[in-house]
Amino acid sequence: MTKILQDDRSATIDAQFKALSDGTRRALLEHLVREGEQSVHALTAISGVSQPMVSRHMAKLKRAELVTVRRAGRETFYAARAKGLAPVVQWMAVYGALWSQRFTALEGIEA
Amino acid sequence: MTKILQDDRSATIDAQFKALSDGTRRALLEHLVREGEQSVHALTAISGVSQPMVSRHMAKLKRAELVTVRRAGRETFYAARAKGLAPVVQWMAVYGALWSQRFTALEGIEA
DNA sequence: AAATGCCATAACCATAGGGTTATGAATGAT
DNA sequence: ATCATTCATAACCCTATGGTTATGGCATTT
Repeated sequence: MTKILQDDRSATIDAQFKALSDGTRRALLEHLVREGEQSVHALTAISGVSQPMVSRHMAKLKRAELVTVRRAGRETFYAARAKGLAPVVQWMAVYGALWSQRFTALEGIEA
Repeated sequence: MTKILQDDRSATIDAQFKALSDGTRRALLEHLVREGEQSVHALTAISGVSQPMVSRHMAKLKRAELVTVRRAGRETFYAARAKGLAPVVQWMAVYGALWSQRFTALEGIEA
């Protein structure tokens, strides 16, 4: 075994948090969520970065299982993946719960 | 103005996602959430990295407003900050909502 | 067949980032 | 006063990463 504290689930969580930690990548993902499936060409147009950079960002989002790919002729369409955020949401649920549980008594005190 | 798409809120979101994107940092934060306030010394003991590294990780978590600090003598105590995850949770709520809204019809199809 | 358009990969640069050891400033103990 | 403990910062190394331009492979158009 490699690292005890890094099973498959936390590996995915790690990949997802890392994928979401870049503003450009989040913007691309947000655009997919709002507008639906988009080609690399279209994403490049709204991203503010070069086409190769978009391709690399999308590759990273794909490795994090946050998007799906569909190739059609010379175009490549990316789409937000259903249930993609599940691992991160679950992490938030677990620690958010403990968190609020621990701080329930303080609710309202801190801004 | 600097960047249009990066207001104060998204700056915090950026810092939080970045802060959460490292496994060691998440482990430290998880420990604080589960066990409550801890000194740097105690955190170093369970972190698997050197004390200076712990200090730097905690500094980053603090900048992301995910922890609070309390100095007592020669010890420094860190604690998970109440409502710390709020910005990220809100982001998840917004995009998670659009997400599930978009995919409601597909529920159950994709694994 | 030739030209054009779309995309991924390679090569490269600069900076950020995780890790270390060394050091110094305070505080607490002897 | 001296010694020991706790922590933050500095200096350094190496890798990861965001960005670029250049290139080549396919698909579509002409």
